[in-house]
Amino acid sequence: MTILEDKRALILDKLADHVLANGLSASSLRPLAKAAGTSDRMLLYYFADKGELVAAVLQHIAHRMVTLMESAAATEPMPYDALLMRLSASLSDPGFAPYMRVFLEVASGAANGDATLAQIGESIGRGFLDWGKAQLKSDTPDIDAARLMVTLEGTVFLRAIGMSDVCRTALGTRE
Amino acid sequence: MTILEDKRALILDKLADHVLANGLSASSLRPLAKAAGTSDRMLLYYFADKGELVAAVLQHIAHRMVTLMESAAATEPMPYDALLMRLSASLSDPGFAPYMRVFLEVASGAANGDATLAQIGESIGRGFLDWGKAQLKSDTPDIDAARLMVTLEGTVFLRAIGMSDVCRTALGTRE
DNA sequence: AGACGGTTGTAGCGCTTGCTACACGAACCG
DNA sequence: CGGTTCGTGTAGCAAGCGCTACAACCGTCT
Repeated sequence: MTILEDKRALILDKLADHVLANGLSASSLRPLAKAAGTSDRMLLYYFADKGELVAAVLQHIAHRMVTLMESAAATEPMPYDALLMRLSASLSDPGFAPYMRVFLEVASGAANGDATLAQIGESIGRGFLDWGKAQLKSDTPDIDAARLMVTLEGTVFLRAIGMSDVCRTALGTRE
Repeated sequence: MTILEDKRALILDKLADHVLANGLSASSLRPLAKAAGTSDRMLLYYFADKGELVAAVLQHIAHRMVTLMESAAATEPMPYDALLMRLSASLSDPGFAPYMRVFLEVASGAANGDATLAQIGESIGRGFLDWGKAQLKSDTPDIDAARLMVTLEGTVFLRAIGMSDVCRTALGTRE
């Protein structure tokens, strides 16, 4: 059984690459299998069904994102405005953008009633929020972290539909 | 030709209902046809192909949303904070929420490279932005409208993944 | 009455989807 | 050495996808 888990972990990395590069909607079993250098038959040998596979891949992606964020953490907390600017720039970084694309897709799926995606999306979101709070130097860290999160996800949304200019206008000032 | 366009307009309403209720991903030709009381064959008689159909339905939905927003417009402009509260409440209104769900799905599709969705998403977004600007009483309407939009879309995103509490914290809403 | 063009149903194409039945070599255990 | 289980390839299933060929209907015009 543990051997099976090892094999899973091995291919999860390649699966995650494929999902990050091509999105969740382009991730049916056969393309995924190809990307992992195996067959759809084997994918369903490692994982009970597609749902479990997708959940595992997203969890893996979330874990990777946390690692990425930790390596991008500032050495010490900074005030809201500075952190907002810093993160807003990071989110459009080519290394980070794929995660936001998938995150957006997860949110969309969750909004359409997929309970698994909703749960995974929330756990990713909470992680993000906590991480932001730890980066913040503030008298009201909870409020500021929440604001940070709302603003950042808003820019992810708007950038997706080609309204980056609006994001720039919005971030130029702060209430 | 015009007769054909009339028929299109007639079924577009039912198609829009279906998309708003079930999402874009659950809108393949046969379910759509059923919802419109016709056949997939006929759908492709009215529209050149599925892309054109989807574009038409989304445009129709956008138009409906504009109407809805206009009927929800305040009698006179109000300051940023008041408008933000008002709109934030509207967006989770059951009459309005489906539009946001579809909007989120459009953004996700756009982020994954669908040019048609990107274009439609942007036109909806710009309409929304302009509408917000007209509702605002502000010395810097462009900036405030942009901030309003970023914040509101951020809450749409977060609410989709079950983080409404964070939205509330960010907006300073009680209860 | 007959021809005709716009409209519609039937049936099916080729493809992708998630998933599975079956067979066969390898490896391990008695 | 024989039997059993594990791992994997081949092949295929039923359902769904967008889309289309074909034939039949219908009202209109001559």
